Amino acid sequence: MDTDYPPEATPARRRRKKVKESILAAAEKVFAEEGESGLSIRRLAEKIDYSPSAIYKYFGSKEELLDELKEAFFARLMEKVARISDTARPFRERAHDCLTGYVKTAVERPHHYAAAFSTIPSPDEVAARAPVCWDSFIDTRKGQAFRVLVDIVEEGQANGAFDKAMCPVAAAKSVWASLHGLALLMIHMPL
Amino acid sequence: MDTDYPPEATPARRRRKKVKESILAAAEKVFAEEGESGLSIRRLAEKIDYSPSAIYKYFGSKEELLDELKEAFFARLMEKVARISDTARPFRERAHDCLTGYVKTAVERPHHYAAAFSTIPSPDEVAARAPVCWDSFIDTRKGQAFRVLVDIVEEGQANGAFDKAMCPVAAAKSVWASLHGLALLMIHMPL
DNA sequence: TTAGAATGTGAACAGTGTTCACTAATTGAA
DNA sequence: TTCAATTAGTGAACACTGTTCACATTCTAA
Repeated sequence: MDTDYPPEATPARRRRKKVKESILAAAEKVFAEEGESGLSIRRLAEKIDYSPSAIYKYFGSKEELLDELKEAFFARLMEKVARISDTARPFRERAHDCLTGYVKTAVERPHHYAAAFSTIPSPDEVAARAPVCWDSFIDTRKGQAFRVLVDIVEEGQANGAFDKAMCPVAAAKSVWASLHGLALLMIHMPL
Repeated sequence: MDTDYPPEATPARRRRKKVKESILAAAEKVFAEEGESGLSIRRLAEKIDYSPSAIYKYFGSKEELLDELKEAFFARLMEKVARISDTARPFRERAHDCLTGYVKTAVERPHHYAAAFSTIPSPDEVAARAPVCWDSFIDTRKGQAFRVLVDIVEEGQANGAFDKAMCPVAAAKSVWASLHGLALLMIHMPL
């Protein structure tokens, strides 16, 4: 009812897009400052001078809004890493900057970063995912983000920088685990 | 008003303790199944056949209750690791089991584990912690849990299993970062 | 110009955490 | 045992929350 419009850009569509973005921008700001607990529909509505019910013409629910917020952060995070990775510099330098950039972004927006990984898959989902496994995962936003890492590992193997014997996916998992752990370490501990 | 009683064990005290534990047990159950969002004071009250306001004779607020829940999980997690570490077996075996045990517990109770690291320190806290630094951190529950890891590293160094040149605290941080990353990796990704 | 759809609104519903005056029970001391 | 003081427990209320729905308005396409 509100997501599957034809992608043409009539004035009305542009207006609609603008309002939707203003909602997300307001949410983004509150979220960065106070986290999920400080974000209420009514407060959002007040900030953008609309009535609370108006927001439901743009988002099906608060959860949907939050999902879009997390998605956007995830996309930015990965776009940033991918951009660094596309630079024309020595591989080791680029790889180093990617990892550094990832952690830096995480630390700068701890609420977003933590929230992006806070939605725990329900037991049902876990049970259902065993057969589906990797192929369907790679189509997720999370999966595509992970793909960036696998690409870096594969390039490193082609370059001779990494051992060619190891599985790129497994290696990427190790890298990401360390990276993610490090990011949260920096958020939670002194120094 | 409700935490600093003398530790004697009169009948009333025992009864009080029992009720408090029943509240925590109910919370524990709901939390494990549905996470923080499914846990409401009223639902808890219904589950243990008390009025909602009764719960406030035992906990100052919902947040305080949740904190105790997370603390308890943290304590169990670390007690488990410490117990494994106290076994009279070869160092490498014990170290391996500690890490495995940690990750296993995290995966078994994903909601608890994620929640234990979901309270992001506010910018004020981050700013205030620079001077206080390590000495005060080690007094926290988190800090003491971390201490277990440092102990293992130090033992490994004494044993000659680890390089003596590296700083035990820094090494423990690396280990924990990987461990934590791995745990969340297993929660969020297939395989 | 006009029918139809898209936007925006205020009131209302059910749910939340929390407080407070109140009663009932339990305790410790005279 | 009796009696005052503390503690445990309650129900009603307050100020919030997300969400819905009938309604008015505005815009768009034919």
